Amino acid sequence: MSTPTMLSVTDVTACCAPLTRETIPVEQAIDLARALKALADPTRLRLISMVAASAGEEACACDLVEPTGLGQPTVSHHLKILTEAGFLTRSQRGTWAYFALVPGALDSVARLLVSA
Amino acid sequence: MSTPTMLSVTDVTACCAPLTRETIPVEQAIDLARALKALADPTRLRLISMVAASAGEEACACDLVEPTGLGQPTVSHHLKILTEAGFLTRSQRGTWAYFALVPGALDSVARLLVSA
DNA sequence: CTGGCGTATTGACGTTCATCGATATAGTCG
DNA sequence: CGACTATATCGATGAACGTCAATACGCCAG
Repeated sequence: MSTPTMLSVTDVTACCAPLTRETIPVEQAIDLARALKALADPTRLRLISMVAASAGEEACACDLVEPTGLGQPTVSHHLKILTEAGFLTRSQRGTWAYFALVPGALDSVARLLVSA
Repeated sequence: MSTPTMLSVTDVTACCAPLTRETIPVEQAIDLARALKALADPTRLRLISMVAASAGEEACACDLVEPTGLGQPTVSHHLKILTEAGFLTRSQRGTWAYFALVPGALDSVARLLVSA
């Protein structure tokens, strides 16, 4: 990938006004669109959901492949996208990789969509 | 388009549990992803924002082209996507087309992302 | 050190998407 | 009716995306 940058949700949510208050500037629109694009895939939504539903909001990658019905490289790819977008964290424990929800990341995006 | 179906946000938000409570079923993931995909574009986010910031939460298409810096067909295309996704309504008044926010549409999506 | 397993990366392929230019449709005014 | 304007549709093009098979990497057991 050309930009291994941590774009992360926190950039979007750091300062900014909700979508429906005033016309948002182009740059903020790009950031928010990037976060939403990371979420806008059925497999990735299910991965987030599965991680969230796991004990301690943490799940081993090995347990996430089979339920999706997709190949292991594909799941690894989706997990990478979600991690780089700031929705998941990755922690390696021995051979296994554990993914956990970033607290408040989803809420931050949701807050930008809501009017109040 | 092959599917002129009204998929609309209401389908997603009708019944369903938030993303982080339990593993969401595949079908619901597809619907939510479709709604998010409609939002996951900088131009479309700005269009929504511009409509929301307008008087009466309604804006003429003629006023939405220039601020985006894009061509008129492109803007028309984005407005169609947002309308078919259930975020905007279109009302023709004479030669002009006015677009308005669907009340609660954005909130419905936001509510699915949030944990509480 | 060697073999095996879990995970990530690479390269390729087909699909979807955003954008444009050209054109078609529809409504208004003279 | 005929010219003009606003909007939508069509066709094409280049980029981005999701998926897979093959492969590389990293860790552990023996």
